[in-house]
Amino acid sequence: MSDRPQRRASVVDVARRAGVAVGTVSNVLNRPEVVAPATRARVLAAIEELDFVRNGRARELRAGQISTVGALVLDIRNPFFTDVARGVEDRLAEADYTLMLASSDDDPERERKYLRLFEEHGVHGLLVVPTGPDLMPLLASQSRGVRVVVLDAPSSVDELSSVAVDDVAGGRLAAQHLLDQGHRRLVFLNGPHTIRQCADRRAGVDAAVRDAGLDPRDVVSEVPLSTLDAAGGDAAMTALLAEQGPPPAVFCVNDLVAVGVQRALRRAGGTALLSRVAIVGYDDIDVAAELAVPLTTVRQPTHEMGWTAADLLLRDRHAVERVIFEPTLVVRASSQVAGAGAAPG
Amino acid sequence: MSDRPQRRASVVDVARRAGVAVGTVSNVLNRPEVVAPATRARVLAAIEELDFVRNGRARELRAGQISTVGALVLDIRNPFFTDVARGVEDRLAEADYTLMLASSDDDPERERKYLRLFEEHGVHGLLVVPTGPDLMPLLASQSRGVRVVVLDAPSSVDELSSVAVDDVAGGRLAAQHLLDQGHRRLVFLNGPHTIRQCADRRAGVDAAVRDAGLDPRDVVSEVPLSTLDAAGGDAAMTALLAEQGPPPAVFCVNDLVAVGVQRALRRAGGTALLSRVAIVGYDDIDVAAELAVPLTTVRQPTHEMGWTAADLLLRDRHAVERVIFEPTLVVRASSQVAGAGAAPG
DNA sequence: CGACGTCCATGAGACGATTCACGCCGTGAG
DNA sequence: CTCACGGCGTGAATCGTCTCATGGACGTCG
Repeated sequence: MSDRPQRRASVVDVARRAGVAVGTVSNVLNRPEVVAPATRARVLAAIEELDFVRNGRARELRAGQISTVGALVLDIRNPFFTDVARGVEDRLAEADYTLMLASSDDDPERERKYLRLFEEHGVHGLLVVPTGPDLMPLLASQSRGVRVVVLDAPSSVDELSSVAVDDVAGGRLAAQHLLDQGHRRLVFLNGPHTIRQCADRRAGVDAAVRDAGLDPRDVVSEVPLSTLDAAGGDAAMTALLAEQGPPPAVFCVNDLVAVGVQRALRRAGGTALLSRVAIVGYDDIDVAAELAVPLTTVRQPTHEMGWTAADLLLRDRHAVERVIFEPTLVVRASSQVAGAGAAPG
Repeated sequence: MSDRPQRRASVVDVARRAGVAVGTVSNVLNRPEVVAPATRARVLAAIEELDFVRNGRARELRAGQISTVGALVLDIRNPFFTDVARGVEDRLAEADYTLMLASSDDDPERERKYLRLFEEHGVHGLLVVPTGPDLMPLLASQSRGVRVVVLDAPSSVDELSSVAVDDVAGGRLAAQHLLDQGHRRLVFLNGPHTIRQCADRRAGVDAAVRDAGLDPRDVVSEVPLSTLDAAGGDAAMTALLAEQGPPPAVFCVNDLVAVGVQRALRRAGGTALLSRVAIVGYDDIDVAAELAVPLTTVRQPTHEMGWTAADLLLRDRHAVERVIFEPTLVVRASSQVAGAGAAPG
């Protein structure tokens, strides 16, 4: 049965069946009001009978534009990105656009591949969380007429719009909070500085340390992560424990990493150890408050970021805009440790 | 600058620039070996100079097929679905296909809209987690030549392939476990039975109860959820607490709901209350083990499901196949409650 | 020297929907 | 009665790419 799917019906088939010209079929589809009711009914009946579905590619080829937006995020499994994607989708739905989502996995190679693919598909616009600092490919896409908005990183190029959170401020918030708790040594589990967010958060950390009259070189010890997820956090903390024992305070570049850190700590020393290490995460993912030790973290307005980025993309005049949101600190139990050094009043 | 993006260069432009015919440009792009090196170089130079990017729509229009697969899930923010999506993406990447991901939000209206959109875009295939039992639209799509695989629900129609987990077995595992702990009353926080997974898990619960020689009507009390996420679980449990106090044992239709339940319990009665209610979730999302009370849950092979579904889609002969994976129970602290009734040895 | 083969470039036609200049028909005004 | 016009339908041209039948140029062999 239906094993050999016959060719899909086209407007020509419909026109023949309804006994009209192809142009008329097209009119029924796109401007029904210019077609006489009787004719229209006949065409609609033919469409029904032939199970006709418009060929979007041909339509778009002719129209030259396409109502799809491509979004490229670093990791589709990170709730931060899906929350942002949800904001994007909500804005796009209002304008009857669709979202094509893909994940670059932090891999510049995959990033390039997807960008080319999206552009060949003729997307209306691109929302990209770049894997690295090189935005030239994005600029090139934009010069070819694709709208581009850099997501989650303030664009370093004047010609590109971007929506981001002030990551320097975020890093500063986190570090300041740990310093306020009396800590004088911080471990920062961070990703590669080629990722702007990572570099910026580090800069914020250093700024907070300097604000406190201290030298970052004495206070901050940055540990690179293999991957920016729970597995990466787990591995990094496990290595750290083996080499130098539990650190008093840890700042994780995102909540997933913090989850991994908690996992490693618990495995190594149970709840006792877990409650002796001050932890601050980043993103405030949905379950942050529900963890064994509820996570202190830096919240970003994810949904709003996605919404705004999509909104920029859909604007008629595509003036370059750079939107920066402010992060906020959400204090929970994970950063409140009994035995912290000289805790100030 | 580049404010008025001039028309993108086409093969015609490239051909003119390189002083060759359009067919030759096409050959350079698709079968470079049949073009003489000198000519090839000339064409490539022209491509470079004109910043030419192939128009994928025209290419696909001509080819009649498209190397994109559409996936429609219920909730893009549920880690279960993104894990599955990741499996899909991994399989598709091997074949150089792209994934278009969208989320129906449990809304049949949105589902219809996206299905039509996908089909108009000419996707090669569709991976769908249906919002309801009506699979006719999917059958219709398939009869028009789009490959369809039903995801996370065994297809109720003979002509559709599907990849699913045995949800009856999953429900049975969860209920059996709670019965084994000595519980004789279970609250099941479930979604609407129009969602097959929900109906099946309920059937499994009932089966387990009957296996234990009990009557489901005495044992199981099903509470409908407004939404299948943390907010829904929180709301349902909060209402439950107000109406009849804390239930001894709760089975949640997914882990997100369980997270919400824990949230509600903690808010109402702190850790004390939380540790008095036995909770079993479903999915084994990444953070399940990290929660305040680590969650006992039913694990599904998410990545493998996605991978397999995509694999079915890509097969040449599209015979109808129905793959069923078996769920497994992961026991953690949340289901081990001190004061459970007559706990058997 | 002619026949033949190889290598390579050519360009018309097809894919399917949309657009638009055109023409037909009937009606109402002059 | 004629002309103009509005309402409707027509169908050729178009978008950008790929395919494939065609044939030119050149070299080799008999």
